[in-house]
Amino acid sequence: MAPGERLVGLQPQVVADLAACPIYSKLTVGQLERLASLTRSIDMGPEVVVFRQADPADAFYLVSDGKVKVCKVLQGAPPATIGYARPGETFGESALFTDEHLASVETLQRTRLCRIDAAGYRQLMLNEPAFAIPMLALMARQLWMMTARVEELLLPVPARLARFLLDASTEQESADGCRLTVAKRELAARLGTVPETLSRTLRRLTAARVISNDYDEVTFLDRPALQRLAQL
Amino acid sequence: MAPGERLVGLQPQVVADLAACPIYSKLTVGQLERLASLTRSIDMGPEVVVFRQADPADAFYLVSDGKVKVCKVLQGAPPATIGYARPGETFGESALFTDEHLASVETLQRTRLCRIDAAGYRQLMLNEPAFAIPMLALMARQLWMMTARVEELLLPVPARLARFLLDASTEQESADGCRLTVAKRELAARLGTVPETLSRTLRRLTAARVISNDYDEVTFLDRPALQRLAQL
DNA sequence: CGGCTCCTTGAGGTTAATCAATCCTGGTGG
DNA sequence: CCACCAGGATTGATTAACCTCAAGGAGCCG
Repeated sequence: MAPGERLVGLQPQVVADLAACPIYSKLTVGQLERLASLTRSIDMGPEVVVFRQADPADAFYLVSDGKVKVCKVLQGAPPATIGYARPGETFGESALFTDEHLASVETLQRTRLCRIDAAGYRQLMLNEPAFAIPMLALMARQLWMMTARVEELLLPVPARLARFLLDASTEQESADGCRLTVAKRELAARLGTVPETLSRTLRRLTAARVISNDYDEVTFLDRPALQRLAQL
Repeated sequence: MAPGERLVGLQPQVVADLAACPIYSKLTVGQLERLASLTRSIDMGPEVVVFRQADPADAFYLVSDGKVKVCKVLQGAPPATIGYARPGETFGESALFTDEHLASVETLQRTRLCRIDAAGYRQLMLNEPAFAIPMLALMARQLWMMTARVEELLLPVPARLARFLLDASTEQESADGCRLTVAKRELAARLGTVPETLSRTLRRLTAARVISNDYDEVTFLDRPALQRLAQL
């Protein structure tokens, strides 16, 4: 077992975690049990590697609690953060179609995962569309998010930051600000830039009275300006 | 019917097009017929808009022949080319899950498409996994390609160009070069840059004796150098 | 021969990365 | 309680990448 990993429970925890996940909320009890028999619940500490790019892929994962980072390593360059997975989302679905993971994943916090056997899941999908459809919906969503990422990377840094802040405020259900829940270093990577540039950009937005920024607390002083910047 | 569009045939053309598509090659005759009943074959000229971002989405498309470009429009910026779809690939699958298209699509050449009704396809997927699984495989592939795109956009322009050239040569099954099948203007957009920069970059690679470039013909003089540049 | 479009080339400006130094801040031990 | 240290975050100066604008070609019709 990987360092920092701990086996939590058997059926009860697993079934509860799966049932709590929106994409599996419509399964029958029988289906849930069949799925649970392929699943192990795993507890991991922060900054633990779940798997690495090119590792053999025989399972995919569902986040029950916590947050993980998906990134790709290139030679001669810092790892590129591709995305995150939060509770209810999956990662490593490439295991369903290839035998190698295509990216690396590590936890950002203490995280509980469901590890779902890929071969078994393929079998389930063949027999019961109820397993294939939610997967499809999930991948459509991910595809859409990646598309947004591509679009975003063609924009200048201030626009990317503005989009991130607006998204974060929506997600945190706060009308006029947001909290930065990741370290600035992480945020910079997520935005495809470096900490120095992030720092300066925050500073410029503050100087322009578009936001105010106190540690990890960002308040929107001029939301329209922020939206204009985001080119939404 | 949209300008430049022409209804081709009824069942025979449609069935032949669907059967020719790898993802549907394993369907039974009955399944193929059920799918065909949801499908219309459409012939389009070059540079015709198939649909626009935010158009109501009640169908997705499969490319039988030709090539289309998928792009997103942002205000105050040129349209961003997100990707292409070639024969055997689909686009507009977001129609299966949302009621608005999330990007715009236009043809690059004369193109024959299969237009597949989204609501009907959803119904098929619910009853027969044989329709859901190939869709899933296709979306996994697309997701993977988008991930590669994100990674790529974090690299400098020469690396992006090098990757494109190497990919193109693989695709064209040519060992030591490739032909540029799209206008330079299009290629620049696809690489996330402008024609001027593309022109200069090609020139620099030529000066460095890494490639030679005669109109749309590119020959690799130093493939290892190209791969080094691509950071593969 | 215009007129057209696309590509190329040049000059200049802007953006953002890099490098190096400094500043916090939170923890540690005297 | 306070000096000290280690880490990340900030700032400044410099450099490099790339975009923009403007001015030529080169091919391609009429």
